[in-house]
This record gives sequence, C-alpha cells and structure tokens, in this order.
Amino acid sequence: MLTAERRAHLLSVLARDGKVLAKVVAADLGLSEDTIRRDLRDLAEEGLLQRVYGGALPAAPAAQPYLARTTLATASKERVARTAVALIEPGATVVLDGGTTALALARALPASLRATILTPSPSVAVALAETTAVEIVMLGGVVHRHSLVVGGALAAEQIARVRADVFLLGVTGVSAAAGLTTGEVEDAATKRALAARSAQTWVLASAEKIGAASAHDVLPLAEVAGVVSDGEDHPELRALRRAGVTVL
Amino acid sequence: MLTAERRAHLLSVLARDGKVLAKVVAADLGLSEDTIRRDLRDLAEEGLLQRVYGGALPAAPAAQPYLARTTLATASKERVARTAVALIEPGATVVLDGGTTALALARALPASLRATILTPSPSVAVALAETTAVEIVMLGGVVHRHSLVVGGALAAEQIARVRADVFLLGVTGVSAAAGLTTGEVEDAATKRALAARSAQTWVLASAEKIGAASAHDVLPLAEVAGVVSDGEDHPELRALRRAGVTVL
DNA sequence: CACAATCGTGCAGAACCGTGCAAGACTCGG
DNA sequence: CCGAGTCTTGCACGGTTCTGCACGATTGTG
Repeated sequence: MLTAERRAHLLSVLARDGKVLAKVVAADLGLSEDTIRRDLRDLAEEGLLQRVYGGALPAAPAAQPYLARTTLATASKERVARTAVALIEPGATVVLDGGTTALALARALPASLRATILTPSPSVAVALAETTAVEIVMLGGVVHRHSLVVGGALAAEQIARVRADVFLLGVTGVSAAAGLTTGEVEDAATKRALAARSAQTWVLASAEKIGAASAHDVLPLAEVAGVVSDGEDHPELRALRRAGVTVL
Repeated sequence: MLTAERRAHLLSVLARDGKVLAKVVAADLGLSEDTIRRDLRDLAEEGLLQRVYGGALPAAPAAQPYLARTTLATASKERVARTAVALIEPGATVVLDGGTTALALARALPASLRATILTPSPSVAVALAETTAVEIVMLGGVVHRHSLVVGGALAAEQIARVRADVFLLGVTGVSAAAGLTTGEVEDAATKRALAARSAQTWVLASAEKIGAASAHDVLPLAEVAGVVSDGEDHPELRALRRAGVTVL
C-alpha cells in the first residue's frame, strides 16, 4: 500500500464518517497505529484535517478568507445585483466600483461572461477571479481601509487613461434633493473621475441607500444614465422618476 | 519488449488500477525494478503520471494549484510567515508578493505595525485591510486569474517608479541548482521587476517549495538577501547554505 | 488521585531510491 | 560485414525514507 493511497483512504473515511479513529483505521488496514498517526500529523500539517486526541476531525472550516467582515450581501443588494447584470453587454469594458453591492454583482455575473472589468476594489477583483472568466484590470493606488477601494494620485493617473462603456457606481446615498453622495471625500473624487471616463454611469443602490444623503457629493443625478434599485414602491424612487431619472 | 511498449503497459496499469507498484510490475514483466523505476521517472517527467514512493499515481489534476490552496494556510506557511514578520521594520516600505504564503504573512502582521506595504495581489490587499493598520498600496494591472497577482504593462510601469526597502518574494520553487522559479512566465517578469526596485529581496518558501523547480526562472539565488523557510533539516536547505545563501 | 489510553520520540530494520558502472543490443557510416 | 558510438539494461553500492517497536511523557476518565 502506497503512502498516498493510505492518506487518500484516511481522507475518504473522514469525509464519510466525519471523523477518523487512529486505532480503528490501523486495524482496518493492518498497519501500526504509529503509521496512521504519522499520516494524520502530516495531513494536519497540510491543513487537510484537524488532529485531535484519538484521531482526527475535518479541518476547521477554513475561516472564510476575505470579506468575512464585509457584511454579507443582503437580499436587497442581491436583487440589485441581479438586475444590474443586464447592463453588462458581452465584450463591453465595464468599470465596477467597490462596496458590498458591487461585490454582490461580481458574484452574480455568469461564469461564462466575456468582458473586461476594471475595478478599484481588491475584494471585487478577488471575487471576479474566483467566480468568472472575465478579464480583470485592477486599478492601482492607495487602498482606503474602510471602503476597500483605491484612491490617490496613482489611481487618478490611471483612471485618466481609461475609457469604459459602462460605469457601475456604488454610493451611500441617493436622493432627489442631494443627488449622489458618499461618506469619504477621496472616494467621491475617484468615483467622479471614473464617471468622467465612462460613456454611461449607472448607480447601484440597494434599498437602504434610497433617500439617504452622505457628507460628500459625487455627482448630480442628471449625469447618470439611471439608478438600479429595488423596492418599487419607495416614495423617494417615485420622486426620482418624476425628476426624470431612469430607475430599474 | 520495447521501451515504448513497456511504458504503454505502465500507463494502462495505472489507468486500470489507479496506481502502479514498481515491484509488482517488475515481477509481472520479468524485468528489474530499476528499469521500471527509470520508466516511471521519465513518464513523470513528461507529466503523464505522478511518482510516489513505491510506485506511481495518476498525474495530479494540475488544475487549480493556486485557488484551491488560497483558503488554507498550512502550518508550514504560517511558520514561514511568523519568521518573516521580523524582516519588516517599523516605518519601512515593503513589497509583499502574492501567493498563499504572502497571504499568511499579511494575516500574521501585528495589527499595530506602522509601515507602507505595496502589493500586486488583491487578496493580500484585502487581508491587510482587514487585519492591520499599515498603509496599503495596490499595484494596478491585469489580474492574473490563477496566481491572483497583477501583471502586464500597467503593472510594469508602476513598478518602475517604486523604490522599496524590502521585497518579500513568493515563488513556487527554490533549489540550489535551478534558483528561484515560478509557474507563470508573466509573473516571473513582474517579480523580477519588483526585485530590481527593492533594496533587499527575501524569498518566502514554505517547505514544499524547497528543492522544487518550476518552468520559469525568476532570479538567481545570488541576487536575494536570503530565504525564509522552515523544516531546518531539509537536505536542500543545507545545500543552499553551503552555496552561501542565508536561510532563516 | 490513579489508571488507561494516547502521544511523541528515538531507534533499528526494511523498503526504496539514485547513481555509477559494465555488459549487451542496436544504429549507422564505411 | 565491421567497428565505433549510442542506448538500454541489470547489478552493486551508499544514501534516504518508511515502518514498527520500545519507552517515557502527556492527556483523558472515573
């Protein structure tokens, strides 16, 4: 029996029973417990299982690497994401902003979509790499800790050389009165720059953003192609429509 | 019996049983184990099977050597990460490469560390943002799907304007004979460029990289300040030390 | 606290590996 | 047909890796 075989057997027992008892497996395979223990030690070293007294258990649920903190996408954000997918045409060059709604959109993209997606957000880039086959261009710059988006001179310089078909913009406030607003002054500048270099700008705004206003202006509503939201019956959405804004 | 015949037989046994035992096949064919071993070695070199102690197994589904591992930082990588933390001095400007070992390092950094960390990897940037207070500079460029690292002209251009104190380099192979190697040709170029712009380069190499060689040369060992690894007693590490390489 | 199960470690024997070497088989030009 | 060169094969040797056992330490249990 080969070492690799034996280890595969250990892992399959683990998968089947949810645990491995060194003693039992040793008897099953006709080997000494020492050998099994050594295998378990090595497998634990590789992170494939978790060693415990008497045997082993499945590896600790490998602490979700990223976005553990980034709050999970709410149902509202997911609805917005699904609607916004339709805005991305095959072959287009798209700028996908940062933020949890954009992240939900990145995850909602069909795996087969062919497009080029530019993003200022490392977490969006990771999500895209994991779940889609699009070409991903990461903007460089200083990473803003709270919003997880790049900014600064380096980002501005790169943005100035970009030309995109669609910009999917995330903000923290959308209101008929205040327009589009966000909480970070520097993010606002980056978003404005991205909008200026894109043929169309669509706003991704989950329900709780509607009617809200934050500290820094991003753009007036007149400069965007429309807003993607949910919760049709929200009075503020009606106000936006009356003001001539397209709302999906 | 012709060599080609014999090898075809080995592969068919492998396909039938899922494994090949050198001893058994040698007896079956009436040949010495040496001959079989040589065949297995050559077939493994061609990537048609995977050599293991005692025989061979089907070639590893070389598919996703990166992403699958992204989630699990093995104990070895974590040890390397903890050792490497000492290389980052407060206030320094550090380039932290991509890869799982670098990711483990990002997570191992003390939350209070003050430093500027430049990285070509979105996942490293996310990890740094989540667990540390360092200033994070994300390099821009096309995100390489497998390695989760940026590359291309945009990245090269930015790197050319960087000047860092320390570069913590991740590779997939470190050997006294082949030097530092990695699996992606473009990543190799990016890593070289980063090394060229850093005062010191240290290699992060968890145990399984030691003695391994991949397809593309990154740097000769002479051009790095040292290698951070674990598994003190590895013979290849002794060889590296004899060759004058600093090993932590 | 006492007892049993389990663990880690050191050790020796066995299995396995790579390498060098020599004999034989094959190839190819003359 | 012949001989030089190359390739293949089996063997011998030294080194490495794996495995089971012994022993003392550690952990779990009543």
